[in-house]
Amino acid sequence: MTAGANPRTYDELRAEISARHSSLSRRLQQIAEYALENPNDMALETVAVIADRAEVHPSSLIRFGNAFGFDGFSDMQRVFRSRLVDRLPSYSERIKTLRSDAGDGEGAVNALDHFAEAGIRALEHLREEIQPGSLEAAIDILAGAEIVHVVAQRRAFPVAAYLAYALSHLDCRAHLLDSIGGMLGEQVHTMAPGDALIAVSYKPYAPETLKSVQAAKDADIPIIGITDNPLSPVTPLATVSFEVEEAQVRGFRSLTASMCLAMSLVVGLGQKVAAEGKTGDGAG
Amino acid sequence: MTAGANPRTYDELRAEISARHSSLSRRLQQIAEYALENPNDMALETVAVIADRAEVHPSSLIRFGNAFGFDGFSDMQRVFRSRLVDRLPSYSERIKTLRSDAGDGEGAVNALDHFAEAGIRALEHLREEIQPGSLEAAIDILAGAEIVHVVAQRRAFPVAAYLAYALSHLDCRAHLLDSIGGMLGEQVHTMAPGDALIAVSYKPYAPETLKSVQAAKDADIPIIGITDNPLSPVTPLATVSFEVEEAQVRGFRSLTASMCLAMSLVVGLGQKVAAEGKTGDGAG
DNA sequence: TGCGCGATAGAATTTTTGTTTCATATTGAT
DNA sequence: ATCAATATGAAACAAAAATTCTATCGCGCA
Repeated sequence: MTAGANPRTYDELRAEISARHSSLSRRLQQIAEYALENPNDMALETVAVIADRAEVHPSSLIRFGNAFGFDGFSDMQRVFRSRLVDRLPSYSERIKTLRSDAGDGEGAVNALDHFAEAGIRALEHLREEIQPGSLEAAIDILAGAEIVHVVAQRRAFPVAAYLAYALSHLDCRAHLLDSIGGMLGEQVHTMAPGDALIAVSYKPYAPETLKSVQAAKDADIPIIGITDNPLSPVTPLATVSFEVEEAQVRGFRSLTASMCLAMSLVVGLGQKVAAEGKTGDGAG
Repeated sequence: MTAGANPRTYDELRAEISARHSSLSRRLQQIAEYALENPNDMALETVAVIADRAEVHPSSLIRFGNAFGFDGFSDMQRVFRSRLVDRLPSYSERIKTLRSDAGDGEGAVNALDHFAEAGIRALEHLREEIQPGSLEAAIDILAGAEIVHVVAQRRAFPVAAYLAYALSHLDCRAHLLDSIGGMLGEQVHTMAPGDALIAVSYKPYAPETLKSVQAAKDADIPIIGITDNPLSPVTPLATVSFEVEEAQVRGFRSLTASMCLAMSLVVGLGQKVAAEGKTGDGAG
């Protein structure tokens, strides 16, 4: 009634609540205080619940919304909800935006710009999504392993190559299952109890990689999976699994995030080994 | 009904959805995929809206919840909502930790944060520093080559592996000089007039790589160099050379920028080939 | 002290939402 | 090919929700 359409951001709303706080009626002030202190409640709970917690009458909440130009409480609640969602920006949507404004002006430079941009976003996303616990768990596995086998095919192979190279520069005995001479099956058989396997696989998941993972699973060897999707066939088999969402430009998927994760594993392991060496714990 | 009380965390639920995905019915699989890709929707939208977006029937959503031991959809939705609320503080805290200093608190997470941060900076730098002309020139070389040989050793090898893989997915015949069986010398001899060479080399520059570059130079084969320094021995020998400044964390150099450049070369070449195919110019 | 205005709370209303039920379609096995 | 078991979809149902309406209360002003 009072005001027209009022689609605002959380920060704007917050500012206006603060500014007008003193000129509000007592009940509305009470609500204002509660809202600023409990934005999560405002976003997720129902009018009844919030009214109860803020010790006001439900209708007051509707009036509160109206006072700030909203159509009702639900209308205002959308703003509080946007706060929760905007903090975790939808990665896929940003990538989509990126792809849409791909004016094919200068072919190569454009591609570089896009890959750089996409890579940056992929890294930001990676940092937000990876669970610290998984990293620790994976590093524990690596630290406790006799030999670390690394398997990947095709597009994922560079990641495995890097891992094998970098791991071998630590205390860690690394073995790259490179399928050379078509002997992947034989290489797989070198896995023994006490070892660990890192498997990197993206869609379309290479059957050879999956077979290696299955073999490790059968032999009770811990598996660290790096893949592109929670629904990847690697995930259910892996002891610890990372789902890395890679950026894509013109149908070419990048490896930026995966490489970054791989490096983090290596450096994390290095730190752990160094720390344990200092404290005299020479496990592994 | 089936299962008892099921108060779970988002990560647990996510893991179980992944694990049981393959054994679900088709509609439920469809929902599983949507749920993992759009956890925000699952947290905030109503059954009707989600059903519409996921293109399933509302009842299926309730069935989906039941299948995972929840009392109904709302019961499951609480778990998705917890993700929005729980995740917020941890993220800001990690950023704070990162900015404040490199305290070795959480070894692995810290490493990831730093690599992501460093990778982002490296990509920004790459985008600014690379000269468009060099990219065009390099792509021209690739487009005109009969066979593209790719050579790299040790740390640089993953880049070469990626290049060989990606190039072979275009019209381009790629040959990875992988030094297998110690036959790098023999592999080098397969280079013939009309071919091109991409050499990737970082400090300390592998002698084998340099020898390959020199051989190409002697045979008047155009060379694209990817290296880490204008003073690298690769630069003076190369027809076109890119100096990529890689980020470094705890002594480990990343490959982020190099990989990004490699991808850009490939995609740029792909665009050029596609464009020329359209205009009927078959310069080969 | 009486009058009028605005704010509040409670009840009623109406809309929305999740859930259940039942019929139909589909799948797999005999 | 037929039947049983299961999965799916449409609609009805019930619960819960937000919102509106109205009576009451408190406060300022004449």
